[in-house]
Amino acid sequence: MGAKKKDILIQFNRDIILASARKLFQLSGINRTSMDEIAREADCSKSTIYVYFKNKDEIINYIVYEHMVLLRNALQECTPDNKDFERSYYAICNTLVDFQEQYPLYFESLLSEIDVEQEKIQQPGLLADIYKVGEQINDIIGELLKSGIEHNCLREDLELIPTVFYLWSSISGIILLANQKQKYLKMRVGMDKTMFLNYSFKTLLQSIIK
Amino acid sequence: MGAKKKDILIQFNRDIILASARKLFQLSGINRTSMDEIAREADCSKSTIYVYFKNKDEIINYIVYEHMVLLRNALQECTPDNKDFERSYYAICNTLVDFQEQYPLYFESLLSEIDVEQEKIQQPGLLADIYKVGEQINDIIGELLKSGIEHNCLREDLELIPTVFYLWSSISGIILLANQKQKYLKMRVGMDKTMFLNYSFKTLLQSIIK
Amino acid sequence: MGAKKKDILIQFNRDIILASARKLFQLSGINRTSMDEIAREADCSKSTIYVYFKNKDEIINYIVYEHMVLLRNALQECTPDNKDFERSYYAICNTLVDFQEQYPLYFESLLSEIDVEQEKIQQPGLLADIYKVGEQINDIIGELLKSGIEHNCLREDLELIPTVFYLWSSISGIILLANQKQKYLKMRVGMDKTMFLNYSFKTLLQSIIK
Amino acid sequence: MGAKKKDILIQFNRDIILASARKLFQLSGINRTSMDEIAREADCSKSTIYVYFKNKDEIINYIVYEHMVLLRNALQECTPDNKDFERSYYAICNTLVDFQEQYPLYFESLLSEIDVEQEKIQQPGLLADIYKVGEQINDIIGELLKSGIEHNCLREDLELIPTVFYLWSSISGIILLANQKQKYLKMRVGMDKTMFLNYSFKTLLQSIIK
DNA sequence: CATGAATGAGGATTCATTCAT
DNA sequence: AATGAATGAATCCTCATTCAT
Repeated sequence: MGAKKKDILIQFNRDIILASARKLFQLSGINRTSMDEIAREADCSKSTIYVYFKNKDEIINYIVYEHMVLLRNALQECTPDNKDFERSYYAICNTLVDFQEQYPLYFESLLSEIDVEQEKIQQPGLLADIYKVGEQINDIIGELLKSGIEHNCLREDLELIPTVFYLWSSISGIILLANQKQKYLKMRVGMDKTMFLNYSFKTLLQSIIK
Repeated sequence: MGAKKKDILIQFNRDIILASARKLFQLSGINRTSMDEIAREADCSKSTIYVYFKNKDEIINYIVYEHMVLLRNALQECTPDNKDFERSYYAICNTLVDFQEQYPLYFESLLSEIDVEQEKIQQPGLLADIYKVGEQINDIIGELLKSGIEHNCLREDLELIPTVFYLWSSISGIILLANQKQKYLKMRVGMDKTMFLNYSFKTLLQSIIK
Repeated sequence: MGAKKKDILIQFNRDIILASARKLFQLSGINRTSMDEIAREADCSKSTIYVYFKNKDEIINYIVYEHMVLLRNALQECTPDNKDFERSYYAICNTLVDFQEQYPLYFESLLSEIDVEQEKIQQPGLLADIYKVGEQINDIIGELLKSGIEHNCLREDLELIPTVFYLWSSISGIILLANQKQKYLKMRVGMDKTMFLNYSFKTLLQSIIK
Repeated sequence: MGAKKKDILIQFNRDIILASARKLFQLSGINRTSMDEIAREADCSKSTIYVYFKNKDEIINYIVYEHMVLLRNALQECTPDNKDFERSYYAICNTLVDFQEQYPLYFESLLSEIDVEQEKIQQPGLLADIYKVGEQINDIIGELLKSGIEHNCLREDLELIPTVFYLWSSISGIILLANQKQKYLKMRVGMDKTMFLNYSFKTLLQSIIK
């Protein structure tokens, strides 16, 4: 392994480290993953990590960034032409559900993505990039809504940006809970996760369409 | 009699420790509060804490429980007779907003309250108690919906329990985001937190009323 | 050792830790002594040290304090009655020489004792104590000079406090160099350390006496 | 010719590295300057530094050497003809004061310049060079004293070399303390640094002149 | 000559928990 | 019941130095 790595992957070490971190974060959570563990998994010395990354935060931010890009790309494909509003709406919902299932960790980080200080966002860097992708995600939903309004399928008293956040927060909340109460729902009303999600997304849709 | 006195004393000490923990958790967060600090604040030895509580988790759970009771009681007062559906709905929303503002820590714990394993819930204990209060909170919303249906002000295709969770998760998601994006919303659309919340709660309501 | 320690010395652990630190500091210098080494020497866990001391600085400060007290006490005995100025002067010089030989580390710390921030000095604590002992040492020399002036053996244009610092700094400088250039002096002018010191102290005295 | 060109290039690179180290040492202290930082500042790889210097110590020694040369040159100008003893004495004092203010780092290294082992001094190398410059500095003071004796302005019982060290150590001690106790002196006796220095140098002079 | 890559050996501090008394 | 004492296991991070190419 060590030899193989040296010969073939010399320049991909950054990727190896990232892959290790990604794997361990997914496995045991970000905080419970130590730099020692990442080093062990990446089959390199702890100090080597510090050659490639300034500190743990840089690794975390990078991986968060990656996942946001993933999500953004997936969301972009949901609204190919913004023609069929409902179809696009459900596509977005399902994309978020899939994302939550694949990357529960980063789904949560999406929700707790706190209001970063302006200064940090304005300096170029990972944080600024993360912020930008966040904006792009908002824009995707915003564009969809705009076209929905133009096509006259949405209630007329809607305000664009607030509605973006309204939808985003409701959908996220619904997905989060669907996951947590999975067993409970099954037991109590014989509904599986997907059924609950569909029911909720449909109901939520009622609040904005004519 | 001697025994009774003893029990009172025990409860007294427990309360002091809990009060200390509560105060410090609120002040600096649960993780950043050490057992040392709790002991210092409670003016007792660290080991004494372990006489009254099995470990830190038990303290945390207890305080989470307390806050859930607080929230349940506040929610109970929102639906005195379940007559005016809308009034009760907004009362519940505002109660949750207030709760989030007063106890942001426990509001989040409400959301991340994971699907505890069945076994733990069924054995009597803190976890079972927490679960029960959770149920009671669900019931409050459930009762409100039920009466809303009876009074014929809700859409007829609604299913009771899924709707409880649908509302709960959407409202929570909205409150969470309102808090995080406060500055952003102000900057971008000149909307303050309260305005956004009102807008969202009103929109959400549209999804269930006739 | 472990058993013996537990049985007999339970409450003297602080002292054991201090003794270990003292020994290692003397041996390899303060910075080059790690908490690990102190723990090993004290035959206790590293964490145990943190039970008794807030951090490494507290240990350092404490030991510095101890040595300053030692020096102050030794200096106090140099000027029993302040009657014989010259005798007292030489006694002080020699005391400093002895101190430097016994505790070279703390002799240097005496010289580099930087202008601590006022705030830290005014709050009670180790730093304030260290400062106070420093003042007492100054006072000892000050009293000696005052009596020297009263007994009319000193030049009349001397100013008290500046002269205290003038003497202190010159004597310290002389002792420091005497130590460093020991071999050189011997080789170059066949003078041993003591001879050089006596010569210098005598010469220095000429600058203040009539 | 090719060789000569090579030599020039080598020296050029050395100089760049030294300049970077010099700058950073001055800025943040020797210990707090890492090889990484020097490399970054010199715009070369860390390993390149090791091509030109054996290790960090060699860089440090070289820069110390440079500063000693600087000081030696400055001191040489203080005693152009050794005619006016007092004028030269004060010039030397002031040069040292200036040096301390400009290069506090190397002023301290002057004082702690420990008795290097004979062996190291005798092998040609940086350490030997440093030693030699130290000698030259001594000689400057020595020459001044010699001429002072010849001009009959110094006490007759003075011994040359011991007096060189006596003066050097006293003056250094005075400057060091003047710097550390600056605030204290101002507060306690309303004396600023310069006043204290002048007072002390004047007093010290009394110990050697007739 | 120049360097990219890698690292071993620290280093200070934190904290929940145990246990004998 | 109460506690003083002790600690093991982490945790993030630093840095001078080596070596194959």
